[in-house]
Amino acid sequence: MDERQTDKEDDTASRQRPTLKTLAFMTGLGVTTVSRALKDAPEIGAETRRRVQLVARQIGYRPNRAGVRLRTGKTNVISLVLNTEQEIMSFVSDIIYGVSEVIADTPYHLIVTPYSRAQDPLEPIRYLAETGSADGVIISRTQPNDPRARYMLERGIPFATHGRTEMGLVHPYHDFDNYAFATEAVRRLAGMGRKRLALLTPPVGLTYHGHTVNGFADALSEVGASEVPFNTVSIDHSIEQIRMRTAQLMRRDVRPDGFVSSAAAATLAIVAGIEDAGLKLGRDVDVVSKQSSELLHLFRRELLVVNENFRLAGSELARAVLGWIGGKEPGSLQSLSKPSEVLSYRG
Amino acid sequence: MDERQTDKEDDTASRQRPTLKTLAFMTGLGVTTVSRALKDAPEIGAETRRRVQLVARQIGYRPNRAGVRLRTGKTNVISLVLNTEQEIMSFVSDIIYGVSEVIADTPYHLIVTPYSRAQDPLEPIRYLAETGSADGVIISRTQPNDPRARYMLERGIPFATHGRTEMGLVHPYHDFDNYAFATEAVRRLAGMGRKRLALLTPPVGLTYHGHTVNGFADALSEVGASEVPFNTVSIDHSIEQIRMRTAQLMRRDVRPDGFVSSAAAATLAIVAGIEDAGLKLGRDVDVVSKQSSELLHLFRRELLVVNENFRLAGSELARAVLGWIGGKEPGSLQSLSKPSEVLSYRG
DNA sequence: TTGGCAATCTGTAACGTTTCAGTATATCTA
DNA sequence: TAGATATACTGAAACGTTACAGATTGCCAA
Repeated sequence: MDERQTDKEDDTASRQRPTLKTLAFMTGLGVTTVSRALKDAPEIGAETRRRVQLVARQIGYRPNRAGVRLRTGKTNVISLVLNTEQEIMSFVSDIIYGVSEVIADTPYHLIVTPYSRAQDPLEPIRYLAETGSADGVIISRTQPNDPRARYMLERGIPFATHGRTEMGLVHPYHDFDNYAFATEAVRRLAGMGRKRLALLTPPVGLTYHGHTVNGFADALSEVGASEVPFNTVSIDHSIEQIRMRTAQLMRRDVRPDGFVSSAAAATLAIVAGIEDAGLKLGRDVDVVSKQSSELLHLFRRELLVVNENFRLAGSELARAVLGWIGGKEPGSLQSLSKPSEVLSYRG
Repeated sequence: MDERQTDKEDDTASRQRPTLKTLAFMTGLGVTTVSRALKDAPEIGAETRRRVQLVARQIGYRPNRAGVRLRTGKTNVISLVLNTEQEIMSFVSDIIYGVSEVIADTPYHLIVTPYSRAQDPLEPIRYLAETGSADGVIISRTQPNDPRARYMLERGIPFATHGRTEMGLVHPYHDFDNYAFATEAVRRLAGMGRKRLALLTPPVGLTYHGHTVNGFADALSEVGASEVPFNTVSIDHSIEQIRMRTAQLMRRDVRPDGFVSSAAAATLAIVAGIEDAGLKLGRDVDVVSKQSSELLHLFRRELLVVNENFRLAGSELARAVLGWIGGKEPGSLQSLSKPSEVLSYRG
């Protein structure tokens, strides 16, 4: 039966994926020792440690995730929670790529947890919490009073939000400074002599809606321009809706001579609406737009753009969750990304 | 110590996540029985079965993924393998959403496995295989002779490819009929009197490059038009590259009067190049382009477009892998999506 | 010499699940 | 009535890992 034992070990070593047992057999040590040696535990002799690690590297040992997870509860998973029904979703791939970059040389996997508009946004978070399927969570479409953030804070689940909250609770986030974007945009338009400005806002209810609106308002009074209300639509509305509302607006007596738009796709619709009304971009009206991929200048040279880097956002968010998981202070894991200059491509 | 046992069970039942043991305790049955009852095993009495399932539902029992995975090797994970350095990546989110839709009411999770252009594309696949971290894999950027498909076929890993291979090996795939797209595009341009056509191809080396080129060539001879070679760039090149090459091309004596473009972002560059050369879209030249989000008509009304639905692709791919995992014949899990009409928005 | 202590190493149990090889009971068959 | 058989259930073991509680050895102080 010693024979059988050896056979079994041999078998294990030969074709199957190596486990701690394989390593133990090869080194002649116990599994416990091997386990500790691999994680540089101090009570293992220096030479043994090196020997085990060498063999492990040689045979390409990789810890079995299920084993670790079952024993320790650590999943080595970061979950990115996404709404699958957003009109504007081009930025999603950028975020994913940004996150990927950061977790590439960690043991973490990225899982995408979707939810539809119809569902309670809390539902996927509850699922993650109850099944313990992630060590950390990234959420977007953050609200000033965000039940998801509150929920995870209560249960001690590390997370990072794309966008800030306003609950007086501290947690990691990454945000783009939309207040600054709006003020810069207004200043630029004012600098070009534009006086009556309209704002196409982010979705009402999200925190950055407020930031954008405030920046817009503050800058308006700063430069002495006036607002033409345009709050029947937001960037969450369909292209057709925005286009139609813009055209309606531009046919009014008191029409804006400047637009600030919070999303690139929406800007296409605004421009289309402007032209539907028989007006000309750059002559009758100017538009400053945020964009994530640098394509808007190809659309109309007259467009003024500010770049928002979502890949960066993804990286920062990943770094933030990993930092929290790794024990850093949540308060130290907050970052705000300043907008670029307002860029012009004309002439 | 019976006391302690009971206490422990009580404790387990009260706050912690319920396990089979919890259910066993609550129903007064053994764990084995509970396990089998939950999967409708025939050797469990009908009433017991119902009773167990009722209790399980009541207390919200969910099998522990790590436990299942450790014991059975089943991960309940689908991995989407993505190149993170693609110029054109807008479609990624659509694919993800498509996949999500399908796996939403299955126990599967979607993990995104990235790789960079620099790496061997086989590397992430090897990782998945060696660590056994997924039950099924979805790959894109498929090549006629695809080492990744071959590799997975050899190891019996279920997968689906976005795009076909040409290795004489059968496996699930979903593809857009780019041959049909190219022929329809050429026919349309010919119908408008265009005679000298240029093709902006998909990346050389990918299977659908061949399909597109063939469709283009076949239709050219069918309608008696000629090709203006434009093979110094592909849709994988940067916007600036494509724009520059297009402008160069349009300044030649023999310049195309029609373009077929395989990607929306590239089309923006083509149009920019055309206009750089002082020519006018719709008058001097017409362009037929594929697009995934319906925005191109806002860019230039004169553009002719064909829609490719990447969300559908994602769904089909997910269905295909799940089908294979579920034991269906790989050959029965292949689908080809026909292009829409060539759509026009002028007038 | 003896007891103590530090330095290394080890076996066992447990995480939650499924599979294997049963056991107990009731129900037939001869 | 004895034995076979079907029905309904069960305990133990295993997947790979880590934590806990030792075990062994050598060395030093008393």
